[in-house]
Amino acid sequence: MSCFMQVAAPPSHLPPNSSSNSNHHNSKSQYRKHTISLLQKCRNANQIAPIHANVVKNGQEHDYFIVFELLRVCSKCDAIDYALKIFQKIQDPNVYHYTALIDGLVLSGSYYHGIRMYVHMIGNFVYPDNFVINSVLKACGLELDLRMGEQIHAQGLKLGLCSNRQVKLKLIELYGKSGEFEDMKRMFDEMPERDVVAMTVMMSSYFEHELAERACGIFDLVKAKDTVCWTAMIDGLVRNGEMSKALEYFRQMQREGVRANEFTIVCVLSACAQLGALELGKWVHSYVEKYDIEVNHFVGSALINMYSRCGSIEEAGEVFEGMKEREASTYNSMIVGFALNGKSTQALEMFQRMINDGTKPTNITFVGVLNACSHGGLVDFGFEIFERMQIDYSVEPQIEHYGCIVDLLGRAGQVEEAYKFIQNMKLTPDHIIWGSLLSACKVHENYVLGEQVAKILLNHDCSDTGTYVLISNFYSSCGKWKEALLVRAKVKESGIQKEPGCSSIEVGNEIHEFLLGDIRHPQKKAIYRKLEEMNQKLRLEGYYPQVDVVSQDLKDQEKEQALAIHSERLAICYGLISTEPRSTLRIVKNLRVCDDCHTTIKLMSKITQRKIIMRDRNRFHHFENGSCSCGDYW
DNA sequence: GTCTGAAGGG
Repeated sequence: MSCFMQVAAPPSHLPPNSSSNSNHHNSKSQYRKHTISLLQKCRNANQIAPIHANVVKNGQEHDYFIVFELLRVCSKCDAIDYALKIFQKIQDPNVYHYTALIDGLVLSGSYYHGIRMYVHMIGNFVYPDNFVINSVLKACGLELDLRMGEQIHAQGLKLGLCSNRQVKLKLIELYGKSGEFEDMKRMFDEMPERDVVAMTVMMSSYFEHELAERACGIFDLVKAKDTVCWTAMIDGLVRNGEMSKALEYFRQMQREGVRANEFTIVCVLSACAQLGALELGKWVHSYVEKYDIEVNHFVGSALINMYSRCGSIEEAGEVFEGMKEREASTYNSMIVGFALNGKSTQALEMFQRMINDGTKPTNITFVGVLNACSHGGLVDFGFEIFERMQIDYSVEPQIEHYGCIVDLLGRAGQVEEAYKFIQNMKLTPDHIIWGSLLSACKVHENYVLGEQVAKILLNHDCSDTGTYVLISNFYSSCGKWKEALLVRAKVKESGIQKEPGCSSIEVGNEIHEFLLGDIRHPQKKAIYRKLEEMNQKLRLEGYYPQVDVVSQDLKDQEKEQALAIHSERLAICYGLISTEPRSTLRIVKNLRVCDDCHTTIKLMSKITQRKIIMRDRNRFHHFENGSCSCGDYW
């Protein structure tokens, strides 16, 4: 990298001042002015080519100012290929051209190429300025290329290009993203004033490194918190799994009179979606309408996602239909939403609509479509999609797609075929794939293959507690209590914490959370009374607990008790006593629902004449009048 | 003739 330290003196890259004729000069400068103003108005890539053609026709394709504007507008419209073509024709690109190109590369996510372009520029003895340093540091930060960033920092210092505020901000971002917090703070302290922007960058860096407390510390120090600062805070909390806290901050933001924008809304909706907070989500939706927040594809997808993850797929559909512009992500949200809610036919119809509308499907599209096939028992069609995905749409199957196929076969009872499929996969199967097969073995009672898979999983260095629970439950279901206990012991020994089962229900804009046998709720007495009443009614319906799902070594009566206080039942009982009769109950559970609870909730929906919509870790269960939308396979 | 921090989905 020695070339970095030896930058040639600034060459003159000024456009040739060839014309001595002032009339000619004037018309040329007017043409330039006119063209640049046209280019600046471009909103999308197809508007560029005609202007470019006109420039060529007028023999001005070597005008440095026009070419610079062309590059900028290409970058802005994410037409990076076009920008590269133009760039290649520039005889002696100057620092402006390099900057515009690097910006475009960064915008299109090609950070590495942005950095290479800078190196190329230095190699061609083009003298850097603080603009290009700014752009390339952005690329280094996003690429997490700390070493290159440090070198450019050193070079910038030598050339006196780092005192600029924008450059300082990029250095803060670079060091922050790389986790070099000492350097980050040093850069911040060098800034003349403590501005919001720099502090926002630092907050985000701390959140990215899961240092929520430090981020909060910075946030508290910001005097005039603006929309972006609040949004970064809310976003950081959501990413750190603190949904309720994120929503609390959103309320606080409102109280302090700071208006939310599209970014904020997307973050808040994500929190609502993860919590299953439908009422709050609806309130956010009305906020969007009230304050005329543009339903761009981010906001649209976030709304669709929120409604579908709250089990309200109809409202998701209404948002979709109301959108003016739809991108692949819009269709994806809808397809995934239908699949999640067990609406296979609608998911496939939406896929067809996406194709008819000329939207190119993505890898996520196929995850949704394949899930829908799996749920609908459409084995042959699923395989057809899996083939077409590669041939017609050149989407290479990822591990998730393979997982869908294993699920598809397993659910249809073709367990041996699923095993063969895994053996012939192009990718190395992960614990999710094997787990999916083990689930199928359990449901279809193929204990011989199941044991083989369980052994593979136990040797498969995976620290996922869900997998261990699955293995243990598999052993219990085929009566191998000793093995089941051994697996549990192994988990204990390894010190992996099992995520405690937690169910929540939204009542009156508030989320109520319940753990197993939880007694923290203020209305616990009424809740347990309701639970007892339900248990009696369940017995009258001829219900007997399936004690085998509780694989701890307990006596039967104890097992029965352990089952009866599973968190989802507490949440449902609370819903029963705190909402209108016959209204729908919406429960969100962080883990998968157990067999016994599933059976029980089916009966409860019948006894209480309530629709109970429950989202578990993977999918929705719409319980109604004694049956469930999942068809008893999950 | 250029440079503002935050962004969805499995």
